[in-house]
Order: sequence, then structure tokens, then C-alpha cells
Amino acid sequence: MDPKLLEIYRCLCDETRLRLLHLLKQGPLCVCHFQTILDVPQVAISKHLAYLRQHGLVTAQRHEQWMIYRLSEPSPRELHLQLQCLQDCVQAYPVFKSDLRRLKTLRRDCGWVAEVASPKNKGGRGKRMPAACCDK
Amino acid sequence: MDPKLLEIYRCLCDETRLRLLHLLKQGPLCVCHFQTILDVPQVAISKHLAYLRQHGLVTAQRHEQWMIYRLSEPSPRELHLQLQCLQDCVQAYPVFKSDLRRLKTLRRDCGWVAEVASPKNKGGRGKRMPAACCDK
DNA sequence: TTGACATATACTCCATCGAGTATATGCTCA
DNA sequence: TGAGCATATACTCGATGGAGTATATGTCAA
Repeated sequence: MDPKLLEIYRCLCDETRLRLLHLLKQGPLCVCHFQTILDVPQVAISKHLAYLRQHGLVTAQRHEQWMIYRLSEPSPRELHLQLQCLQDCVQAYPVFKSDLRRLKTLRRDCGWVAEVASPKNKGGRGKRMPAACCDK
Repeated sequence: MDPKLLEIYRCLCDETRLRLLHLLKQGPLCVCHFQTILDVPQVAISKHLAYLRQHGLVTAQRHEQWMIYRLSEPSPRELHLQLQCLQDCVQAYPVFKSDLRRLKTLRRDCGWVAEVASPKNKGGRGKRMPAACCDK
């Protein structure tokens, strides 16, 4: 059996990874933002992101000192369906809601996040990330 | 975090369990039919069904010497969504197609399966299961 | 070039999982 | 009551997963 679907499910059966994917569904993010939002030790975030990367769900790209993670594009059909379903399921769980709330705050306060998340406004693309990212 | 969603994902990250759930989505089945369809050792089927039962995805009911498994009713929202999504994802995988094919054969040959699966035709409900179920 | 920061990797420990084998339980029928 | 069938449980073993700690790597800026 094509391992894809199983791989996806294995990626989805950890709370931290669910939260990471849920956030990534809103747009690319760097590790330090995940740390801020999830309030989980750096090493855990990093390892879970590595896991997701090894299984092809996300890709990473260095930008100066920061690693930017985003969902794989183009996403295979199963992944797309699963992430949509996750999105629907997650409504009832407070953690995900508060993650979203924190993400919005970050977007407001950190020019960079807002910009990468919705790349329509390209003014200053890649130039607005402050020294410690968003003055974290 | 309410463990429900994670529990569901953990149940979904094994191929045998995916196949079991996929079949149960079509209607109740007894263990011997799972064996016939999946061609997997009895003990494996039994243990995976126990796993699904422990996590509330399926229920079991004895009928004479046979154990009839069915999806939990009413299914919680997440489970419903997930099983629907599984259904969609699974289209591309030959295993699941051939499982369905075998299920249809069983329904044709085994009065009992056909009857339990679509309980509209109630004639002889519970009486038509032959000695060794469907003469397997 | 040194120090600070962001992130990744290596290593250990413990829990869980899945497969296999053997055996137990529950039911039916002769 | 004993045999046979359907199913479940106990036990072992090896693989994988997740947490924590320590350390390495890559980048920037002074």
C-alpha cells in the first residue's frame, strides 16, 4: 500500500504536530513563532517539525537566521483533504482557538508574519523582519 | 485537550484498522468476515478490533458464537468527519477497493451479511445465519 | 573573531505499538 | 459432557515514538 495516507495519519497523531499543522494552514511561520504560540520547548518544536518534514508534509527554507516552515506545495490530494478535515474537527478544541488568537496577535505586532502570511502586500518583502524577528 | 481527536487519529494510523473501519462504514460485520476479506490472522483482527473498541470507535455485540462489530452510534462529530474523509482519501488505494469487492461477494453469498448490512429487508432477521456463518 | 541568537542533532530513558505464539473463554451441537 | 468452532487474552520481542538534556551548526553583528 502506498504509504502516503498512513504517513499522514501518523503525523496527525500527536497534539503538538496537530497544532503546528493547524497553524501552518494559515500560512508560513518560523520556529520562534511556533515557540511563542505553542509555549512548548524549542527542541520539541524542532523535532516535530523535522518529523513532518521527513514525511513530506512541510518544507523548510532558511531566511537569515530563521527557518521558515510551510505546508508542502502542491499538497497531495490526501493531505489536502486531511488538513481540511482537521480544520473542521478542530473547531471544538480550545487549544487551537487560542493558538489562532496568538497567531493574530503576532501578525499584528510582527510585520514579517503578516507579510509572509498574506503575500499580496509585497511592499518590502523580506526586509521587514526585525532583528529578533518580531522583537520577541 | 479533549483526547477524542487524538484517539481517533491514533486509531487511524494502522493499515489493518483503516481497512476494518472502511468496511464497517458499509455496515456491521462479524470477525470471521473480516478474516475472509482482509486475509489477516485472526489474532491480529481481534486485537485491532479490541483497540478500536477501547477507544470508542466501534461497539461489539455477541450473536450466538459470533461477535458483531459496528461503528459506534451516535458517532461523535469528529469521528463522523474523519470517517467521511477516510472514505474520500481511500479511493486511490487498491486494497480498499478489493476489500469492497470481497465484501460484495460475501453479501451475495451470505444471507446474513446482506441482511445485517441493509436491515430494511427484515424477513428472517437473525435467523438466516448458517451454521458456519456463510458456509465459509 | 568572538559572542549571541536561532535552530538542529545526538543520546538516553521510558511508554506504546504491532506481530507472533500459545492458551483461554464462550457458545453450540451431537 | 465433550468436541469443535469463533473469538479474546496473555505473554514475549523488536520497532517506533516522545520527552529531556546536552551539544552542534549556521548566521549575524560588534
